[in-house]
Amino acid sequence: MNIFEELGEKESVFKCKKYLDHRFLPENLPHRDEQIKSVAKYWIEALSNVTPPDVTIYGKTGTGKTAVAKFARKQLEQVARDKNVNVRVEYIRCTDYTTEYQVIARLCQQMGQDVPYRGWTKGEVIQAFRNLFKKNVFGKNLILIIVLDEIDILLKNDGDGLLYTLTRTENVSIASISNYVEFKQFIKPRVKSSLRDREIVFPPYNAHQLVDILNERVQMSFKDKALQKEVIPLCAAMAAREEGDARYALDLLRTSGELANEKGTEMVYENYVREAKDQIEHNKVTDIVMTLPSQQKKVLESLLYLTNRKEEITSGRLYDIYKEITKGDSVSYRRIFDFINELEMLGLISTKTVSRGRGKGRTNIIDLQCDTQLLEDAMWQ
DNA sequence: GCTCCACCGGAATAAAAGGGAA
DNA sequence: TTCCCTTTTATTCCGGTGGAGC
Repeated sequence: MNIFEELGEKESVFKCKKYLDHRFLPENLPHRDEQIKSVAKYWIEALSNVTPPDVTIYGKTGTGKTAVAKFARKQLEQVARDKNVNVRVEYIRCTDYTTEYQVIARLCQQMGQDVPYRGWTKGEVIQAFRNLFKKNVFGKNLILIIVLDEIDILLKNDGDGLLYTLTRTENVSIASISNYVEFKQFIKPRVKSSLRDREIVFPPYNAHQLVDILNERVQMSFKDKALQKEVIPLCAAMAAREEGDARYALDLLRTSGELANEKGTEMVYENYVREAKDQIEHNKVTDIVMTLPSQQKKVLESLLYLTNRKEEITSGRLYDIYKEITKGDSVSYRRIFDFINELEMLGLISTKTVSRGRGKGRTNIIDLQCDTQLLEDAMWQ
């Protein structure tokens, strides 16, 4: 028998798993009416052929920022079509396109203008982008709203050149989405002043709200009576502790369901959720470690060595160990400084700079933020 | 040969708080 | 006790190099 058919015949608690994917955009977004209205309030101007103000959306991961932006986009495009108004909303995730050049090139591509990844100067690409408005390719008076998701990544990596360019392009409105409120520190005053900026803050979901969200998804994705009644509240409570992260709540639910399938039970039990939590954590660490460049792995290895010896980890000591481990094939402290920052961004470590006064200077105290056993497993896999 | 850009490191500057002079 | 100095390292600034796409 065909292996796929065989597996396909296995009993499943799921009706359709795709609704548990955080990228799935549902018909309505519970507890985000206010935020949707806020976005719509600004974007509605596009329907009268006025460039809407720029919008900045803040909020922690899993608070529905991307979903709301996409939702508003869908609705706006619908109305624009009906009213025959020339509005386009383009979505760019800045983790995929990390420089000004790449974003603008991508925008051109999404709008049907072919642009090479390299070879052209930045100026040429920007010109090509601006020409899209002139050449009447999209008819007259095109209003373009550009959603820049996770813009903090791009700003940190490439500076504010992109915003400078876009704010100086007519008929373009920017909607930036950021996890961090402080991301504006990367924007220079001359650019800040031309951002006609409106801010919308997304609060974390509380446990009750998460229950509502999960309930809605469960109806679509799980078979009837496939969940023990404690499962949803537990997922919600656990995710609420993780700063109200709806994405995490959905992950917990899906992974719990998968565990039920693996074990061949017809129902998802409460303790599967706890098991799912461990598995998610495990996968996260493994994924991160596997994709880490080799030099960064060496840093992590040094970190692990020092943690196991229960030594206090200062940046200087870490660099010493790192040099020992790499035996000559090492990079400068300057680089390690960047690596430490990146590992912190990934949530694997935490740092705290302390000053020890005269004659002892400053240092960074570094702490491993994940289970050492878990990390070791991931490292030697 | 041109451009972008990831990776790299040297040099300048900033920061914190204990030491010590007043 | 107050306040400035000193020390050491964190952090920033900036420019160089080489691979890759065109």
